[in-house]
Amino acid sequence: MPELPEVETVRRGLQPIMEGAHIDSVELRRPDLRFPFPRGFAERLRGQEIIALGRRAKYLLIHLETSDVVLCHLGMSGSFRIDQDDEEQQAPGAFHHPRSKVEKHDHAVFHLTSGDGRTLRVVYNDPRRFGFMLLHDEGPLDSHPLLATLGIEPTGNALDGALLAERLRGKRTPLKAALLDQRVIAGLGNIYVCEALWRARLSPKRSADTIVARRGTSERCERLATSIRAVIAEAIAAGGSSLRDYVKADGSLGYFQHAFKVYGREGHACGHDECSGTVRRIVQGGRSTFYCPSCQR
DNA sequence: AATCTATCCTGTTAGC
DNA sequence: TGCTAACAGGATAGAT
Repeated sequence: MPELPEVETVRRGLQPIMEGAHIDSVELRRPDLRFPFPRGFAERLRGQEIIALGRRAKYLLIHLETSDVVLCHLGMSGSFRIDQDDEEQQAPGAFHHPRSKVEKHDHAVFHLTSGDGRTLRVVYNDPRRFGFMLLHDEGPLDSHPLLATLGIEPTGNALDGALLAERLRGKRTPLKAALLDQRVIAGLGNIYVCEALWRARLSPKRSADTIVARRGTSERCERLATSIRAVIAEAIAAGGSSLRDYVKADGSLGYFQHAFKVYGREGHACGHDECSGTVRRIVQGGRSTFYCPSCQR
């Protein structure tokens, strides 16, 4: 369930302690997540400094001093938590041993020494194990198979009506499915697609190319591009949405879930002015779609 | 080439 | 009370 806003929130939470930190060791508590950990993964990371923490679509990118990059995907239920040694354990002369607070579904532990000399652990927990970690160690990062085909980021101003029109032209798949396709726009998932379509008052069932005009952009494309950018920006500002498994790196919760207008709100009134419709749930491609049949056309 | 479907996984909840 | 079934769903491989 972590979509772009949640991954960005995780990135921002981990950045202050991970950037500039030294990797003392990596502990893998099982051989695989969704995919096996790469051969020699832990050994390759040990001793390296973390240069930067980045993000592309729903991928968290850990840039290391050797130009290696760890590609990390949280799947549906992945989360990171920071285990820090407390004051007492840090006191000079105090007997010190790393806390071994292992919780269920903790699969990988990064033992770090941060820039200011404190030791800490960044723990990856993932009950459903849909997440994965891979290592990019050769060639340009953009050429990695998982990143090469990704579409445009919905953050910033690059995503406009014209670009959206270009991307959707000729696509006869339902608009909902087209927006979930990471090759079109990178980082949207079920929640934010539903919310963006509601804001744009566009039906998820409509064939994607029907919002494209002959010349390209259209009023509908403009509305949709604006809606996508807005919902993503607002969700990031709220620290993402905490539903089911997702928690921020510091253990606190995002609060954008309270701003949902349609997602998970079947039977509730549509929140649009002058619309008396009711939110409905339908299934598209085996996934739930929430929308208002009255005003989303 | 585009589009659809099955698959992976486990915790939670709804239904009988 | 205890069991089973449905559901959450991102990305890929394979089928159509």
